[in-house]
Amino acid sequence: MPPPAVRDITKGRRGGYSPIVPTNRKPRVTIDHVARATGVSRQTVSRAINNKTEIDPETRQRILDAARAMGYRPSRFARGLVRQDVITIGLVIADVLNPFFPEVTAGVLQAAERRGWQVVVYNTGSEYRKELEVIDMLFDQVDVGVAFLFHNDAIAKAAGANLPFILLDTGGRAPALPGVRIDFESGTRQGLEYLISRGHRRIAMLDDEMYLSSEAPNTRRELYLKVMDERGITVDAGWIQPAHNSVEGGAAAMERLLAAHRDVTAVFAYNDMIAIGAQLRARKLGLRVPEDCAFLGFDGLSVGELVEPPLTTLHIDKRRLGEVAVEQAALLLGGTDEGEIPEAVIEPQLIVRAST
Amino acid sequence: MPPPAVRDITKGRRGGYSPIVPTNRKPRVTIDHVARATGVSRQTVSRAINNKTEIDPETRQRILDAARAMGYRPSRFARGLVRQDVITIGLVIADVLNPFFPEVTAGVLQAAERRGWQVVVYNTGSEYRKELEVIDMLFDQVDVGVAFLFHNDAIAKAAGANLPFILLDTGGRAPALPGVRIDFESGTRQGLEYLISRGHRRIAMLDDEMYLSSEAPNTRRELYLKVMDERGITVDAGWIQPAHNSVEGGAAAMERLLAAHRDVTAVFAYNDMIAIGAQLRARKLGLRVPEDCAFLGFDGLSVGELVEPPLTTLHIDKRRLGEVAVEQAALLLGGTDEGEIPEAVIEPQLIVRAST
DNA sequence: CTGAAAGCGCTAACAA
DNA sequence: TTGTTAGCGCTTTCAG
Repeated sequence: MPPPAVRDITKGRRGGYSPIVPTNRKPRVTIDHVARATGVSRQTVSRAINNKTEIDPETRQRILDAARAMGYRPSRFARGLVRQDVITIGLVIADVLNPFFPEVTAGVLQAAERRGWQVVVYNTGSEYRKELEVIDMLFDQVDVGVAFLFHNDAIAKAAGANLPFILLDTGGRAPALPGVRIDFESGTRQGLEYLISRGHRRIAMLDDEMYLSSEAPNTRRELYLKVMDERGITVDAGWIQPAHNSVEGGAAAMERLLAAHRDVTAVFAYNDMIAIGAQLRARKLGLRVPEDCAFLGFDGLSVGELVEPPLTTLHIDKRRLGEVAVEQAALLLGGTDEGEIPEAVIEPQLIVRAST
Repeated sequence: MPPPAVRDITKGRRGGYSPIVPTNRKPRVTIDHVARATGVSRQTVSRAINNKTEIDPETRQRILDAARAMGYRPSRFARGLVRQDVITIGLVIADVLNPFFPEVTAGVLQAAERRGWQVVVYNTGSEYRKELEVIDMLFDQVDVGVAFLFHNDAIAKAAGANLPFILLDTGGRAPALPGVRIDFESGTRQGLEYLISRGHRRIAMLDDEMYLSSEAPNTRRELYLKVMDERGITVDAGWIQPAHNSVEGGAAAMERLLAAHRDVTAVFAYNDMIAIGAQLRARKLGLRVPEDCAFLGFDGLSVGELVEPPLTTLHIDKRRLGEVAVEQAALLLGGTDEGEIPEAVIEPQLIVRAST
C-alpha cells in the first residue's frame, strides 16, 4: 500500500476551493459558472459572448459584466472542437538569429494574418534531434507544417507523418514533399559567371561546414564545382574552406584560406553572414576589397548594405518565400492533392555592390 | 419561406461523401473511424496512439498501421479539452525585421521550449489598430500574453482583458501590468556621461518619430533632456531630430541635422538602426567618424559590430529580456497574484567601440 | 428572445 | 488487456 497520507495532502491542496487561502492553480471559470451566476442558460451566455443578435441588449450587458467580473474566458479547446475554423500553421526555422529567417517569418506572418491563421514558431538550430522532435510537436499541435529541414531523416519523417507539410527550400532533394525551391543553381551560375567576366579565375569558396557531410545534392559547393568545371577552370581543393555559419565562422575560414592560398582573387561564400565575416577579416589582415580580393555573398540580407564595402550578393526574396509557402499550405488544406501542388521557384538575383 | 433549392445544393456539395469526385474539404478521420476499422473500442485506439502500456503489442501495431493508413491525426482541441496541459504563449512584437525582436524572440522560444510551451507570434508594426486587434486574438487563442505594446490604449485593454499578461518593457508607465523594465534612465545616463567625459557638449539626439506624440513618460528623449540639464548643458531645440525607426530614417534625420547644426560633435540615437543610418550618411557627406562626429546607439545589435566604424552602443540583453518575461508568465500561470510578480529590470551596458 | 438537447473528438476512471 | 461510462467546455440545431 502506498502511503496515502502524503497523497491526500497534495490532493487536498490542489482540489481545495478554500476561499481564504488561495490555491495554487485556480479552477477554470466556465460558461456554466457565468450562466448560473446570472440566472440564464449557457446558450444565452454564449450569445452574449459571441455578439449574436438574438439577445436582449440588457441581458447581454448584464452577462458581459458578470463574465468580466468573474474572469471568464472561453476555452479555445472547447470552442475549436465545435467550430473547426481556427487554423494554425507550424513554422519551423533553423535560427531566429540569422537574419535570413526573420525575413522569411515576416512573409509567413503576413500571409497567415491575411487568412486569419495563427503561426506557432519552432527553432531547431538545424540539430538532428530537434528536427525530429519538432515534427512530433507539429503533428500534435498544428494543422499544417511549413519548415526548413536540414536532415533527410527529418524530411522523411515529415513526409510520412500524415500531416500537411510544406518545405521552405526543397533543395534539389527527391520531391518527398511539396514546397518552394530556391534555384541555387541559377544563383551560383549568375554569381560565378559575373566574377569570371570580371577577370577572376582563382575563386575560392567558403562553404557552410554543416554541408560537408550532407546527403543533399546540389549544394552550393557542388554547383560551384560544376560551374567552374564548365568554364574550364581547375579548382584547387584548398580553395574550398568549410566555415561555421556565422560572421565569426566566415572570418576564421578566411584566415585559413589566406594562410594557404593568398593568391585567390575572389571569394564565393555560402551566404552573406560568412561573406561578411570573411571580408571583415581580410581587410583586417591588410587586403583591399575588392582590389586584392572580391567578395560575393548569397542571401541578400539587408546588413550587406551596411558593411564596408557594401556586399555584392545573390539576393533571395525571402519574404516572398514565406508567402508562397503559406499559399501552398492553403492549397494543401483546401484539399489539393500533394502531388498537384505546383512547384514554386524562387530565383536569386545578382545585386552588384562595391565588394566585387 | 426561404428558397430551399439553393441551400440544398450547397449542403449537398459539402456533405456529399462521393468516393469518386473528391470534395473540397475532406471530412476529418476520427478516433471512432479507426476504432471501427480495426474492430476495437476507441479507448484502445487511444491507448495505442498515446503509447500506453496496458495494451497488447500486436493490437497496438495493428491499430497504429491502420491509423497511419487512414491518415488519422488526433484533434488537438479534443485532446486539449480533456488534458488541460499544453500551454500556449502569445508573443507580440512590433517588427520581426528589426533585429531587436528576433533576439527577444530567441529568448522567449528557448525559455518556452524548456517548459514545453508553444509560442504563437504576432507582429503589430506598432500600429494602433493592430495592437488592439491582437489583444482580442490573444484573449481567444492563448493562455498568456507576452507583448511589446506601444499604445497606452492597448496596454489598458490588455490590463482589463482578464488574461495573464506580461509586458516586454513596461517603460516607466503606470504599472498597469507586470513585466520587464528596461532601465533606459541608467542607459541614457551612462551613455551621455561617457560622451560628456570625452569632451562632447553639443550632443544631438535622433529620436524615434513615433515617440513625438507619445503619452509615455521617460522616453529616451526626455531622459536625454534631463541628463543634459543636470550637467548644465543647454540643449538647442534643433539638436533633436525625429527619425523613422530604420536605417534610412536615421540617414535622413542626420542629413537634416547637419543642414541645420553642422557644429554638433556627437549624436545620441534612439537605437542602433537609427545610429547606423546616421553614421553612414554622415560619412557619405564627408564627415570623419568619430573625429568630426561621434555616434552612440542604443540596443547593442550585433550588426553594430559589422559597420564601419563599429558602433558604440548601450547594450540591452534582449535574449535575457525574453527569458525573464517567460519566467514571469510562468509565475502568473502558477497562481502568483499579478501584484506579487517581482519587477524585473534589464540594465543596459555601455559598450565602447570605434564610433566614439 | 431564451432554453433544452445533442454532440464536437478525445481521455480518465472504472468495470469486465 | 480491453470495453463502458462520463465528462472536458463550448456552439449548433431546434423548440418554446
